Amino acid sequence: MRSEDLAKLLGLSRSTISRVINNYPDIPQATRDKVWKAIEEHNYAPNASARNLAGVKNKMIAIILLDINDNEEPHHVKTTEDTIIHDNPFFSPVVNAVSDQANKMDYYVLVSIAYSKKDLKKVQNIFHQKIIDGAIFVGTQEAEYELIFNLIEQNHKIAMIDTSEVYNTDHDAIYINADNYEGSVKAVSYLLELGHTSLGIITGNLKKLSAIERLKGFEQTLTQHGIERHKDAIYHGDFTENSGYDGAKHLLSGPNPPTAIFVSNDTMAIGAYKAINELGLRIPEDISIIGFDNSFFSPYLNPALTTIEISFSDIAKRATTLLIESIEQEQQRRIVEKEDATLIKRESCKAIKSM
Amino acid sequence: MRSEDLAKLLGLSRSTISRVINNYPDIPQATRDKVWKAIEEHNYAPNASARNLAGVKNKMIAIILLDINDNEEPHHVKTTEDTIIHDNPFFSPVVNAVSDQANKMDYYVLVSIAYSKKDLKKVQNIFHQKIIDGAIFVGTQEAEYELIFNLIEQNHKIAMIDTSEVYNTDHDAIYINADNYEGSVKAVSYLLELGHTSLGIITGNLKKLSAIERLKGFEQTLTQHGIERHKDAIYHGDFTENSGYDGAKHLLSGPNPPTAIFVSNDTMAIGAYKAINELGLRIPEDISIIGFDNSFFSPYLNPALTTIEISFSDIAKRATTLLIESIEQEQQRRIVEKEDATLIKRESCKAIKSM
DNA sequence: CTGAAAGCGCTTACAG
DNA sequence: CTGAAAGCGCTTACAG
Repeated sequence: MRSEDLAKLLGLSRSTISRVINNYPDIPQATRDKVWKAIEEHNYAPNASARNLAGVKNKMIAIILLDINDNEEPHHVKTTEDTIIHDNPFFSPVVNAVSDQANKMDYYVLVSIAYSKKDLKKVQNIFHQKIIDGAIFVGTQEAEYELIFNLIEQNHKIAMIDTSEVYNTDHDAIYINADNYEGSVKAVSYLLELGHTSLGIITGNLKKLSAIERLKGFEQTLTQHGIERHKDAIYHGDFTENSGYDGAKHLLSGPNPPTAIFVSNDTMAIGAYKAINELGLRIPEDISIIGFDNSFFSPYLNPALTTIEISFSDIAKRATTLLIESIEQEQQRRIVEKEDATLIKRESCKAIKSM
Repeated sequence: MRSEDLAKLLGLSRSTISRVINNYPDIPQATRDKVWKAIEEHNYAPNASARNLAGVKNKMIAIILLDINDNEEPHHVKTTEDTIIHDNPFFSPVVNAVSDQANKMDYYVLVSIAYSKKDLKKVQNIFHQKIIDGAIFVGTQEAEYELIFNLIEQNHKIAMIDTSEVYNTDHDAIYINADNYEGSVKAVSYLLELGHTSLGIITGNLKKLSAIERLKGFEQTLTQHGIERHKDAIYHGDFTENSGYDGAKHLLSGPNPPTAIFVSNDTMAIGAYKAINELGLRIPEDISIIGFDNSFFSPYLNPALTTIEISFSDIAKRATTLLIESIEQEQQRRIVEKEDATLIKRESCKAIKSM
């Protein structure tokens, strides 16, 4: 059914049908009602391509998940190709939240996952073909910046999630990230509140901004509280389970074993749990552990892991809102925001007698 | 940049540009090369809406996740609105696999999550507006069948995942599900191989086909092996953690406690673990536990849960392939398939001395 | 208030 | 082999 058909049926012109659909003023209520009724009855919906070609916005955004393998070790555990994204703890909440928010703002969502540089061309095409009005990039790495900056120059609207180190670019865009520093401060403060004064940290891969900021939060909080640290209270991990295992073994076998360890992500906490088990120690009786990320598995660890939650939902929601605003205002906004990180108390931390 | 611009640049007509893009025969290689070179250089890509309006297929499918609350208790744990889909163990693998497979077949993927009946209208619109060529529905319930059947009658191409009880409809469609019966047979057979002869089962909600088939597999396998069962070896659960807890308590406090329990999903296994802990029993030394689903948390339980894996990836991939084939052949296929369920051996089952 | 007509950017018979 | 032209189904100035 085309608008022409509907028009004939009602003895009107396509113009009028179009006007009521697009909510033009100066149409008598009676006509309006008649048209809407016929639309409902005949399940008419204007052809999206025709509308689009005639100048109406598509109202479609893309969420583009970048998971392109260069030589870097991945942040999250990966096994077969199938599970790459599945194992990525933010895939589900991000896609879900973007979809949800876009839906509320009356936009459609295209999902595109790029595994290879070849896929990047397809991503580019989505823009050039005018399929979408804008996109949210997730997990961008340096190799992809050029593409993105080109897109911005071509006046496409862009938001980025979980993308670091580009704040100082001269390309306006929306950058939404978690507040890693603040989350780290919360973790350490909590440990201090519980009475711990001997703290260790297993860091993430210090090439990543998130790892750096988490370490910075740890160090500065201790300094602020006048707590001295042993040099060997810092173990340089890399966000993997294995390095968590090694880190815990190392920290707990030293001369001054800490009473609490801040593990820079939950994946490493799994390794730390194993190591601690093997050492015959108990969590939290002998050693308190706090993680970071509130990964999906953290409530199921034994004991349930106390950790810092980063709400990827909130981040995704915020990025979506700002992106769509940029689209509607036809002006790319420049926004750099960090979203709150929250302490999630579970069972892996214990108060210590203050002596 | 429009095809007209490119044509002028090259001293050709739009027709020729179009012909090389659409791979028409009878074009000299020289022309072809020249055009492609210019396309690359100028980042030209044909406007998708214009193409579509001119009759070329969109090459876009939708994945429609139905999570509409009627009065039914949900299969999976749900908390706040944000986490509804996030907690759904198949969201991520399904979206990922559909996207991946569609990408390989050169299709785009629209994601749509419907929480309410109101959202269903939007779903309908995606079809009527001709935005997509077909769709995969996930988790359809009875209330949505009418909509789907209407769509099929209107000649839209449809596949369904995780949708039961509609096999005997007269509407052709693609139905892809897990083989619950076979998975159950594998679970029980494994337990028998380990030497267990006294088995208990905690069933799922027996209104659901999956629960029924899992129970049927349990019963028939035992019968085939000539193993008698006590009536009280069957506990009627409902797929929730609590019912797993109650079930384990019930089965293990009876007069003839089993040496192994087949728990009809992993969520209930969490409850069973708790109960067993409280009873002072150890897994697997005192009691073997096998789950179903291979939910994301099952490797992290302590001990890691042996379970039956349903590959939502495979299911999604298969559905995507068949859907796109239906689209390209312009004929809705009728296909009913069950995908393999696989035993995942971990640490919650132990061999028993044969006396 | 409303219709006739141009135009959006392609594709594809139709000619040549 | 290739161009001119019709047509896809809308929207929106332009008239009236």
